[in-house]
Amino acid sequence: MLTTNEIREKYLTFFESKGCVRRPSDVLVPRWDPSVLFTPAGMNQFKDHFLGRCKLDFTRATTCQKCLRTGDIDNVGRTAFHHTFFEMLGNFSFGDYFKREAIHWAWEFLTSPKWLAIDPAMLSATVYKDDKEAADIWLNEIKLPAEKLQYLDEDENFWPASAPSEGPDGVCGPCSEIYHKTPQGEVEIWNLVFTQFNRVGNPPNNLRPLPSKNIDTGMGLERVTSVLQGVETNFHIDSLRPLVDAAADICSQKYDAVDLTNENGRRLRRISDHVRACTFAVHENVYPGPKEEKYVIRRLLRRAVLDGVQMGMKKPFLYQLVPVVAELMKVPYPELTETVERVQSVIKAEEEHFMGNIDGGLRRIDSVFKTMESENRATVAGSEAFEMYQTYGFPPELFETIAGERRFGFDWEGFAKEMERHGELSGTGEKNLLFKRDPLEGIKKANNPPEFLGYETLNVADAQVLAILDGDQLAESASADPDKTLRVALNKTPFYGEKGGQVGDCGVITTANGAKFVVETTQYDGEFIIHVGKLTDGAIKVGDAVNAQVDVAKRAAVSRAHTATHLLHAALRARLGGHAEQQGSKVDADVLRFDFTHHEALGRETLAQIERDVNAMILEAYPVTCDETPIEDARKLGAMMLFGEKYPDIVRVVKMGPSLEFCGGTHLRNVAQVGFCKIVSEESVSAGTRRITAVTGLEALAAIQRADEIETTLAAALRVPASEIVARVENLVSSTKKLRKELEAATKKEAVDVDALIKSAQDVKGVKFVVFEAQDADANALRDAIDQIRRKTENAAILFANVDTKANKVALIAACTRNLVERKFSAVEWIKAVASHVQGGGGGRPDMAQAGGKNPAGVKAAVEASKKFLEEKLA
RNA sequence: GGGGAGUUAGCUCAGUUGGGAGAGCGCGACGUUCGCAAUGUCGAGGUCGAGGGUUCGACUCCCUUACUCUCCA
Repeated sequence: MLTTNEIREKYLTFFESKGCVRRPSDVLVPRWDPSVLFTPAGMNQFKDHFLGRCKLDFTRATTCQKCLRTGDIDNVGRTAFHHTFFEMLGNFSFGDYFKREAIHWAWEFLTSPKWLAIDPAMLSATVYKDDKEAADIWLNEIKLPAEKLQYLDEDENFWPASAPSEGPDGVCGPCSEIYHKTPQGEVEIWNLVFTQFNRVGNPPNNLRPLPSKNIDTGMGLERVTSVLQGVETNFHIDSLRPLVDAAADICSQKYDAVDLTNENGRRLRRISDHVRACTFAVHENVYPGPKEEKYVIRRLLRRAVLDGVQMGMKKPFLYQLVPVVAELMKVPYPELTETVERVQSVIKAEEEHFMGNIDGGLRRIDSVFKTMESENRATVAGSEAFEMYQTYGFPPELFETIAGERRFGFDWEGFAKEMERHGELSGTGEKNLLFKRDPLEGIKKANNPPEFLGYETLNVADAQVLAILDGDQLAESASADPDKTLRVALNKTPFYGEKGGQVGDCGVITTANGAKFVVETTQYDGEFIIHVGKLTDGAIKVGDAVNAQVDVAKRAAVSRAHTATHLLHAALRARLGGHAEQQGSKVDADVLRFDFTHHEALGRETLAQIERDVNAMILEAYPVTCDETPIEDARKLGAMMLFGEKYPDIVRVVKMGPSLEFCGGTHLRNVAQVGFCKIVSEESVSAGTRRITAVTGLEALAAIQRADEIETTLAAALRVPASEIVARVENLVSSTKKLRKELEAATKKEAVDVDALIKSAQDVKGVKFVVFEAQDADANALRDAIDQIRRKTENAAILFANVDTKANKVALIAACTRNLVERKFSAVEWIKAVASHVQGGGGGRPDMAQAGGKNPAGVKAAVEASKKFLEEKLA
């Protein structure tokens, strides 16, 4: 029996023998490609090859590509062949071999005894109904019996599906699929795509032949393996079954490999799939988070955890499967084993986080059940479940289970409705960015990408204007307008476009006849360098000869920050360990921000140490060298590579002292030119990622001077030498605190003579009426006094008035003893009746109420009115 | 990019037409106990995220903002 590893290797070897270059799998998360979050298919890394957008070093290739797709996520575990994470075998032709070879070779690989040796009787194929060429090859050259060839419509056998009639415009073509017979039915194992057309508009006659035709084929490795190994689902092949069994073991389940509809079996398969996807993603430094690809990983992870929870798991468990994944995948991806520990800790943290959400949700759910009981309702409303889900992330599946335990129903239909509404409400933001037309498309096809000369020089005297963009429109020419932002492309330029975290250059572009374009920043559009800015003088037109001059001072400041970033990176890795890998960075003029992988705060001592390390390296005055090197050599030298970046075959290696990195940025000639590097802050950006902000050059000096200034001012204000500031402040804080307390106690004591007040009480219908008028007293002290009176006497109604002489306001407090409340006397009514005399309103509780007013002169009237109120009310 | 929610004691959280800032755990002291666990009493600890506004009065209502969580793309 062939193993997964053997099949993968055979495939690649076979196509190598056909002249295809074996390329490594691209990363799972291609950060270089903004149009996708994850690599969806083998052809993704060859996009530029297919579109003729890059130089072709080879015209035939073969790969085994790790892929992630979430479109069929609901089917994972339920069906035999669906995955989110899987490997795709592929062979590709860029204007080289076409249909004939593609079909012949596919057939040869499948049926030849030397390769897969599949019995031809087990195979069948499909072609697009109008693809006579492919059908002819199958029938007359391969000699496939006619009854084994099916002709399918464009919705099945065209790529993209239904492209001829529905679009989109662009390259497309028919495809041909190969099926294998299994006990469960025919299974598609290989899809051959023949991209031979360019679609322009709607039918008819909208498919124009491409001058250069391509081949893009894909064969799911897990699927073909399961067919060859004769197992009933992909999850039972040699490279996956041990993972399913390990999952069963950890979840204390017995895996049922026979009944594929068993719910826990489905859960175990789902867990296996998702943990594979998450392991690879986290390995590439994509952590679970709230946005984009990070969110997809979070969802996969939580779904798997939920499956575990529903099988009774109470603690994180998924992370324990990471070593199993690494072990099973170590032949094609040996690098996985190096990061097992980090991947585990990230996954475990997310598991704990999610379990925390569930715990929080369980508490809230109880109140939902209480509401239902009080309303005599037996079904959880869709809106209730949805609220729990979208606000607190509580999974509806779990809600249903718990409701079931209490014999409550669950309204899935209502839930789906709410979900749909939410989707409409929130999904109407910007969309279809991917299909946006590129105004530069024509320019890009007609010209080579601009030459970047900025490493060697900051001035290019003989550049030429390639294109002018006003908004989304191409312009032939432009005249001065200080308010309008234009974008200009040149055939060559010294301007560095924003890339790898480093901000774009500023500067000016001028012409001989006096035009002046002020460049505010520079960006990349594909491989094109775009100067963004404003035309302040004169006019420019396409074709003009121009002089491009970079802002020297800013470039130097940015380079200082960038070189310092490399030193910081090296220092972090030396101090904290190899895991402290760059996650992202921003390099601006003398300011740098560096995000890196680390699980805890750095602490003042460590931070100071790292700061010392960086500056020690600056003092060493290491020269900085930048070399163009073949990527393989660079890797051997141990240069740091970052995930998700697409490195060309020739890379730029920047070396300074102990630091060696791939980097396209601009640097100093010697690290000593950084001058001085000062760390300004250290913080967390998200779980597992820390951010250090630092400044260099004169900015670093300014930071120190600012701190110095504060210290000097402080010392002067406190009248102590700088060295004693801390002790002095601590002393001050504790003594003011003490004084404040003493003062509070003293004012309370003095504010009111409670006993005297009780004695002076008037008698109104048998109730003691206590009145007190105060000035600028503390409200808390007055309330305390009232409490004392109520404790010391019974049958009393109390009214305090407090005049705030500064603000010219009055505060009234009315209170009564409990027996009066029992007699239905209300302090609220009382105070409301009285407050009008001081031009205010009030309220409170029956035994105590407050009111405020703006008229201190009315206090006397208020007191009289309150006595009157008592007389009437107590009558 | 958009929707929902949150931010109150060291931690987990309560706080209902706007009217004296609370509970549990933890912490400290003193008891019961030979000691521990346990338990009792007392106590410390809060700019109620920040900034505006409405009001006599805002943790509570309105606006702005920061951060966190969460869902959808």
